[in-house]
Amino acid sequence: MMLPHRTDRKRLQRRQSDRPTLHDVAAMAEVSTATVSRCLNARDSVTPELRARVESAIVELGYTPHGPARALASQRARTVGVVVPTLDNAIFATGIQAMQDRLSQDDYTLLLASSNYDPDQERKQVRSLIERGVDGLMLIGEARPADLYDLLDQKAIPYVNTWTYRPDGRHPSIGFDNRSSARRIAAYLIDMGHTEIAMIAGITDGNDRAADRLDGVGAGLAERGLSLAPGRVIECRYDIGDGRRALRRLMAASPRPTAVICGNDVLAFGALFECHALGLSVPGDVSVTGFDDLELAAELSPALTTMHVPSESMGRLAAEHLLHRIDGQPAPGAIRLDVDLIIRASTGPPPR
Amino acid sequence: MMLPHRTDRKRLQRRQSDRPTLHDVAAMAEVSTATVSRCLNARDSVTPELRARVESAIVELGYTPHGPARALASQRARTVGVVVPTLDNAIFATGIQAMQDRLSQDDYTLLLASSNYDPDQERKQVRSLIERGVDGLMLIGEARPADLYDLLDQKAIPYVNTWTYRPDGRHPSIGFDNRSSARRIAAYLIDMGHTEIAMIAGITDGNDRAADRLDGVGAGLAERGLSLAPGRVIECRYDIGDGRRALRRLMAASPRPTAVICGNDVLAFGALFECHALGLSVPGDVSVTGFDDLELAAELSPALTTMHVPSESMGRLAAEHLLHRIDGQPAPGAIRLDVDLIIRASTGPPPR
DNA sequence: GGGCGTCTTGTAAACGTTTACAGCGATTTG
DNA sequence: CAAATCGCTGTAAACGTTTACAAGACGCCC
Repeated sequence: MMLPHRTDRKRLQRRQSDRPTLHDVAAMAEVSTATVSRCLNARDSVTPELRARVESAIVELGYTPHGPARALASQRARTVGVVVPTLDNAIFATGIQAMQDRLSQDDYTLLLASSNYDPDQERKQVRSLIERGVDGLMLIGEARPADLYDLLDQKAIPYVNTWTYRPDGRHPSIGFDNRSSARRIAAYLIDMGHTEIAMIAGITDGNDRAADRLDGVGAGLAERGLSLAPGRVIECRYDIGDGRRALRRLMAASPRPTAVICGNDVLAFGALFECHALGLSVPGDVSVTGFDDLELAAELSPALTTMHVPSESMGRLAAEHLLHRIDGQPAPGAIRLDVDLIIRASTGPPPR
Repeated sequence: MMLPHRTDRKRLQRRQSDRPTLHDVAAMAEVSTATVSRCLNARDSVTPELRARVESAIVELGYTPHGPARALASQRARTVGVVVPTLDNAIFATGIQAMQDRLSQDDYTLLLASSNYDPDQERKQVRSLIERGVDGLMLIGEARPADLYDLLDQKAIPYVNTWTYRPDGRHPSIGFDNRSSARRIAAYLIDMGHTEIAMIAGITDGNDRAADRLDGVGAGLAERGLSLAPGRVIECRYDIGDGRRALRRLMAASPRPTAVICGNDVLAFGALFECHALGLSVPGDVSVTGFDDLELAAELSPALTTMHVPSESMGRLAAEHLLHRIDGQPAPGAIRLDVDLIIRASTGPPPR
């Protein structure tokens, strides 16, 4: 019925082990490659009878579509990339999982890379993901070198910043307001009577979330006529040991703070452990707060007062945002999600 | 000097926003596409003078290679995939980071997906990664449906199992012996005088690591004439709440166990917290052990006695294994790495 | 000085898909 | 009943690279 194509003849000469291709499927089902392709992509534009033939050929040959070839021909990889600062922190895991779940509904795949909180690595990872042909990109936070944004714009790749909310910025964002959340924590402590307040912040350089949280605490204090003295702020990386060391330094000062606001839960865990080691009672001698609401926060004793962040919604909404943009729709405005202050046992009135 | 190709003419008609291609670079540098390609891939086979022309054209145009096209033409994506059971557990993060670091030295990219401990999802993720054209695959553990291995074999994709050591298996593995490690923990507790030993294990169904650890504890006890009574084993998922519930159930029995071996650190954390909630002293009333040695294990009080696993080496070696295999070298034998029993404060002699 | 490697470059054919376009019955419409 | 429309299918040209092969330049040896 159909004469062999030139390519069919060639195919016969190829090594046995080679993956079957669309041509092989088409040959076996006795249809054209276009029809097979349509079965794969737009199922309902093919007669049921042909479709059945094609599908059984696919099964029989164990055919798997070749992604790069599809991506090349269709100029779309059905893939979105995510670059997170770290994989260590379980907090990103929830959001990524939610995003992956949402994407897979539309047959998209999630590609994940991590930057170690290093702008150079982030640029490298983004560049690499773009080269792999991702159709969209989710990033964490907003602060990054302008040239990275330029790259994204030049390649016209839809992207969205998460874990931050910037209604004014030039970049789409889906997240929460780190600054006002932090202010809320400060206000809560002040309302409980604290006046000697310190903060253990993440490194603010190149990290707008850490910077916003620090700034928010400062603003919260200022509103009530207090201020964050320089010696009362320690910036450090995000691990438990750093939190411990920071707390020890803060407690060496006099007068001692009666409340320590931590930039995230991991730092707060460190602070809590160090209080224990120093024989300080929490919240009797000092109140401690976190940020993120990791699973562990509720389990420690005392359980940690912290800010619950909507990581699942962020992941899901980021996925939908990108899917829409890839579909050609314009970027909607920034989306602001709510956070909840979860009051547990690590905070209380200051000692008298 | 060179007449415009047909494709060059066409290129002129294209939209401005389109990414520059190899043709554009070649045209600007006044060389052939082959030369540009060689500059990208085999730098030293091109005259320095031409290379300079090409490189400046690349910079000027902001050219980025198109990964899918490269992958299609070269039949190699310079990408390896990893499917982890979960992103929640920081323990995989270290290994993945190490792997990514090693891969990037060879200009390979790591693609990460997670399966939620679900064989179906794992199959889906593996299939998806294969479709994306990964050159190799790292998997966690060995237990998975035969058809998944068949798929891998059929597509001739190099893969390596990690977090497990199977010298006898038909699959390459890089990891440690879960069974003998667990036996070591049991032996340690028995040597300290414990006879009433219980275990909180992970779900063993479809998880050879959890099964090996459970089996190893059983073997360790049997060697000393003890045994793990059915009521003394609880299988549960891997989160803190599960660990807490399991410990409570174990402690409701009589006689109460004097030592509880946990299948991993997260379960041990739960056990520790629940002991605290129940007013049980650790290790006074009951000893608790973990497995993995997460950062937190050393920080809790009491600090957790646990098995330190070589996650960084596993990641790095898995990367090298795959790189070699992709390079055409045959699969070497299984690699066995050492684990260390880290004795901390959560274990001691049984109460009298 | 002619023959012969060696080294560099260009030409053009893959790589495995998607998709615009054309063709062709079958169905609807006037 | 002819014309127009519609739905399905096949043909073949992309998509942006890599790479086998050929061609040319150059140096070397005898």
